[in-house]
Order: sequence, then structure tokens, then C-alpha cells
Amino acid sequence: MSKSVNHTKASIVKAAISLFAVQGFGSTSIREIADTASVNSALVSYHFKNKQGILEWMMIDYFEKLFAKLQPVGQGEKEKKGSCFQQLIASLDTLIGYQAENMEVSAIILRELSVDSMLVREVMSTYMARLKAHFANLLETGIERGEFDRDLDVEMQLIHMMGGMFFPYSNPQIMRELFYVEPMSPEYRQRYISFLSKVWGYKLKNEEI
Amino acid sequence: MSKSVNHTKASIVKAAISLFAVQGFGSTSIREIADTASVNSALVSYHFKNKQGILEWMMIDYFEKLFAKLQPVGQGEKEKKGSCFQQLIASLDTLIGYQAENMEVSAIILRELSVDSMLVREVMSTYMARLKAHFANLLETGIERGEFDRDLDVEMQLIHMMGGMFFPYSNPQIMRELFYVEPMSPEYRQRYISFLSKVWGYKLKNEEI
DNA sequence: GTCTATATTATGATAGAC
DNA sequence: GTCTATCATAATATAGAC
Repeated sequence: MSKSVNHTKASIVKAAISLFAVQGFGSTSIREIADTASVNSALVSYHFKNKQGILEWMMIDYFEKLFAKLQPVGQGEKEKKGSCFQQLIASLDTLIGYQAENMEVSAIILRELSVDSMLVREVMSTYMARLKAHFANLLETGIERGEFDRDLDVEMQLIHMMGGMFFPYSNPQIMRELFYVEPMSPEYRQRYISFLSKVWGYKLKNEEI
Repeated sequence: MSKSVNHTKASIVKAAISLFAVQGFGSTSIREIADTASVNSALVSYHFKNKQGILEWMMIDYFEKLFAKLQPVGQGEKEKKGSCFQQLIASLDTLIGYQAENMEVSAIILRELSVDSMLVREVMSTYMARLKAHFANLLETGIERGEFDRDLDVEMQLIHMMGGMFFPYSNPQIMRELFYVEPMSPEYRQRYISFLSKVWGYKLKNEEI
């Protein structure tokens, strides 16, 4: 509720991020986080109730900030903002840029979204659903306007689109050790976006798909 | 070393799979696994040395069986097995089918590959590298033969291809709760493969990409 | 908000009998 | 291969002083 930037709270989050990222949520203890943050371990309980509370805070903060960046492109103002394709690419760019700027949290969230918990279900039914709706909306509007192919399998496109966007940030290690690219670098972001823009521009607008 | 199918060992693995899948490796204790498997907890240490030993066994078993299925398509016999494109689709189908048949382990492995450990580094430098080589080989051979576009960004194609193949099995929850599809079902596998075959057939063979 | 102290339970791992 | 018993340590969480 408070907007005050509490240093202790912030340093706990920061420490948690770096630990969760390298060894996973479940393998990280509250004590470890507190030690890394150089704060008393009791303060974790005070600020976040428990370990899951940190993850929850992290996820909410991550998605709220993401949607603050995505908002300007979609919903309501569609008419003024150029073609759906342009908007789609802009949204892809925003999401990829955001993930690149928040590599560790992105990887943590994508990893933890594959476990089963009440928190995950909530994030899934709110934020992830909203994210899906954002892109689905762009695709569907594009189809209505005849900008994209009308018998597009929207769901499959979305699935494949999400896979393409999330994978590099879900498994940065694979990117680094297998492909020798650094998904955090602006160069990669640009390379990736220009690739995607070709891929989707090509696919969405042409026959046979 | 022994080929004998030890029931205890097998039931430990089975229990570990179901627990790792829903709550993650780090959040699962040896006792929990033993209880679920209805075996004495000391037997986990006996058979696998420790918890990581189970994960290691799981990963090796998974990849060895996968490559046993992928082998017949690639390497050496390329000449006889039809076009590179056909082989590519066949490999995609094999991989997707294998993941569908081993949903839980697939999800566990993809999740755990995003943490940093010696085991992960080993799996990455052996199996994942081999998997990448398998598909890179198909793409490159296809280019050499003029079957695919010659100025293809092979690395980017591979990255995007892997994203497309892994995402649904890395985050089955997203598939179920957001897209209402069951990635384990044969129907989905077929739908997905036919989609991918169109996508890649289109992209790899045409100009502008 | 921060700290000390502590209670309680969980966890990994092993020794040694069967 | 399997079991019982055990231990040392680690983990969560809270009460109460400052």
C-alpha cells in the first residue's frame, strides 16, 4: 500500500531475484536470502510474510510494470496507432525489450509458472490471460480488417508466438551455451525483433497458412 | 550398469517425477518422494546417492531414449530418407511426440535446465548440443542442396524452432488454462505438427526470410 | 522497522542389523 | 536390497525487546 521505497524490502527482493534465478525458488532458503541481502532473517517474514510472499511481490511488480508499457499500444486507441501489424510488432518489441531488461525475473517467473500452486493459478488467470488477450485482440482485429489472412488459426499462432517470445528468456542458458548469444543485449533484441517481424509479417499476411 | 528392472528404483523415479512436476525439484524432499513411492527413505540414498541423483538418472534416461528415436532419421543415412524438409518434419514430429508421451519429465527437464548447476552444464553440453546439432544439420544440408533459402539465418531459425517445440511442453499449464488445449493428446500433437510443417515449409523455402 | 532468541519441525545422509 | 534408528544441521516462523 505504501509507496515509500523501503531499502530493506528492496534489498531482500534484489537478493531473492539473484538467488531464485540461479538455484530456483524451492532450493533457496529465507536465511540465504537474508544473508545475501545483509539483513536480519526475521525481516523477511515482516515484509513478505513468507518466501512465497517475495515471489508474489515479484510477479505482481513485474506484470504491473509490463502492462503499463504495453497499454499505450493496444485497447481503445487502436484506430489511431497505425496498422494492426505495426501494433503487433510494437507489442512484441515491448515485451521482448521488457524481458531483456528484466532477464532474471523473467526467467524466474517463466520457470515458476510451470509448477502448480494457488499463486500460479492466480497469476495465470489474471496476468497471463490479459497478456494473451492483448495479442489475441491484435490478431483478431487484423483479421476483421482484412489485414491478416481470414482463416488464420489464431490460437495456434498465439501459442507459437508466445513460444517464440518466451523461450529465449525462459532459458537464457540455452541461448548462451548453445547459441552463443546474449539475450539481454540490445543487439540481440534488435536482431530478434527484426527476425520476428519478418516471420510474422510473412505468415500473417500470406495464403497457405 | 545392471539392466535388471528394480521395482523399488523404478517406483522412486515414478514418485519423483510426479512430485517434481507439480512442485518443483527444489521444493521436494527425499522423504516426500520415499513416502509417495511407499519405500524406505534410506533407499533413495542407496539407489541414487542423493536427490540430484534422481534428477540425473531421469535426464539421462530421457535423452538416451529420445536420441534412440531421433537417430534413424538423421546422420549418415540422409541420402536415402527423402528431402531434408521431410526429415525435418519427421524429426519435429518425433520430438513433439516424445515430449507428449513424457509430459511430466519434459516439463521437469525444461524447467531445471534454467537453473545453474554442474549437472545442467553437463546435460547442456552433451544432450542439448546434440539436439541442436541434429536440427542444424538438417537445415544446413537443406541449404547446401538448394532445398532451403541459402541466406537463411540458421541460428535464428533454430532458436525459434526450439521455442516453438519446447514451449507447450515446458509450460503445459499455460496451454491448458489459457488455450484450453491438452498438449499431451494425440489430436494436439497432430494439429501442432501440421501447423509447424506449414510454418516451416513456408518459411524455409521462400524468399524474403 | 529492526533485532535477538528460540521453539518446532523438516531435511539429508549414514551406520549397522537383517 | 531393504530396514530401523539416529544425528547433525538447516529451515520456517514467531514472541518480545529495542
